[in-house]
Amino acid sequence: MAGWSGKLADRTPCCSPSMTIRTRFAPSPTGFLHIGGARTALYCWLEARHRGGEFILRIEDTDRERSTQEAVQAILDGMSWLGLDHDEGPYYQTLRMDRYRQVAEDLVKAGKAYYAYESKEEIEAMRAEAMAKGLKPRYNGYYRDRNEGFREDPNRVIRFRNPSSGSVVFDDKVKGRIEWSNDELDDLVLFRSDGYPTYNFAVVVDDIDMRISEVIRGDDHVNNTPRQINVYHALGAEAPTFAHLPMILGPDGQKLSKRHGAVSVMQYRDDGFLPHAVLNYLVRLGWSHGDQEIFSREQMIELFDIGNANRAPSRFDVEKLSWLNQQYIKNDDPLELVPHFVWQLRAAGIDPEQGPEPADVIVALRERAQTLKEMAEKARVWYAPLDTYDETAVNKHLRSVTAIPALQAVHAQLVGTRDWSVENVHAAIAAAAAAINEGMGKVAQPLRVAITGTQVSPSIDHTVFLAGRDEALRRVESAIKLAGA
RNA sequence: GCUCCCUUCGUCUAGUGGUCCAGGACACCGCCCUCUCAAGGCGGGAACACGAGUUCGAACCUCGUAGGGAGCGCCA
Repeated sequence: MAGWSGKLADRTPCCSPSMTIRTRFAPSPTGFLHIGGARTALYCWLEARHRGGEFILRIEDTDRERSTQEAVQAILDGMSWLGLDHDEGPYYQTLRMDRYRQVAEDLVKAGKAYYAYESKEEIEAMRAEAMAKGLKPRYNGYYRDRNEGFREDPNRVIRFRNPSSGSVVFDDKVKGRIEWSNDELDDLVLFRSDGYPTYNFAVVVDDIDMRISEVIRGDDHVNNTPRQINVYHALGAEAPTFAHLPMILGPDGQKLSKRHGAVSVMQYRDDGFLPHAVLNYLVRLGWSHGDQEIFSREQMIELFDIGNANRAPSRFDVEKLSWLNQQYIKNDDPLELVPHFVWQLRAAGIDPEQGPEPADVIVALRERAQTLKEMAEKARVWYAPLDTYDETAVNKHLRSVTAIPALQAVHAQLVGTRDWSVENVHAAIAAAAAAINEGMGKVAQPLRVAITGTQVSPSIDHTVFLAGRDEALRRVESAIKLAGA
């Protein structure tokens, strides 16, 4: 066994089979669901689903200053867009105030916590003094052994009586074994003077009450973990297992922020990304399964193992997300993409009723767009009248000597094409090329300009097909006039 | 200042002492295919932070150094 890392050692099954795995995602509603939070939620969800457990959603809204109802809704929306369904909750901490008070007071009665009466200014002075001496800024324990009992006082808080010796050890599922000496820890406030519990206290009470067996969260919490474990023990509870995920950084290696553009998951929907592409990207950011890049939801659930998660922070790369998104656009059943695509068309101010079947457009464009937003933009040409022509395109392809005969030949063939299908349109164009003794290129480019006004579009048969027979004929006629002008 | 965490191609990562002069993917470059643009195929450049040590042998183990991050709140 010697030489085993903690990371490896804790892969051994720890729990009796009867124990259900319960994970939770516990955001504080101070903003939208961002990319980092979404990955944490995904990993919690995956761990629960993979191990046949339950996934609980809890809203940590004890910060009355910063919590908002809109943020709660934004988080719920983000979760549901990603399809991360929860089995219980959402629970709200603000609805559990009596419970926290009760537990804190019980702790005082049991001698495991105590009342303290320093003002915030005094605490600050204390910290400054310690800093000046080159020590850690911390509470000096003035009331720790004074047994002052309850009294009305605006400064009254309840502090935890942290063990003064020994150390706390835990096997983090991603970081490995972490050991913390108790004398690094001071007596944290459990209950504030304003009657609200502190975060470190509320999480522990909640996680015990909600029977959370596995805490998965950002690694900005590793420092809190030892003191939380002490609170678990004081409460006579066994600590759950912990898994601390490294943060997701911006492309520049800096903390993700508004500066980096899209940080809300809903922004990715607006930008034309598919929820499962985002999920796929996120699951691979900090975790992998050999060389596999594409994971369906089912595969993620089947293969995910929190113990394989990386320890180091990673950077967010839109390029790779875009590539993944296109993989899904390309390979998904077009019919499944239709609702997402139609949503994008409407967002772009395009009426899906005024043009071809969305599924047909998807088939034509799916290899040419990395996002559905891009696809909607490219599709506009079939849903709105053609009124502008790219000048370069006209000069290059409509003013050539073969342009007019080519377009006339195509027109003749198209007139004769009653059964409008991609295949028949293709045959018509090929026949037109043959009729004037030219290659496809000499016909396709002028025709492309005629239909789209530009020199870039999907393959020419799809391009013409999507315009519809009547509109295609009209556009060819206009182009012939334009070419002769 | 103190404590804890982290470090393989530009990026995401594989790698658990020999199978690694380090593999895959994104991005980039080149060629092929071709009605444009894509998509696809083939190929290319590109990394073990540094230094010691352990060992017959180290990307992998140990120790240091450097760099980055987090925390040290009556915020979460």
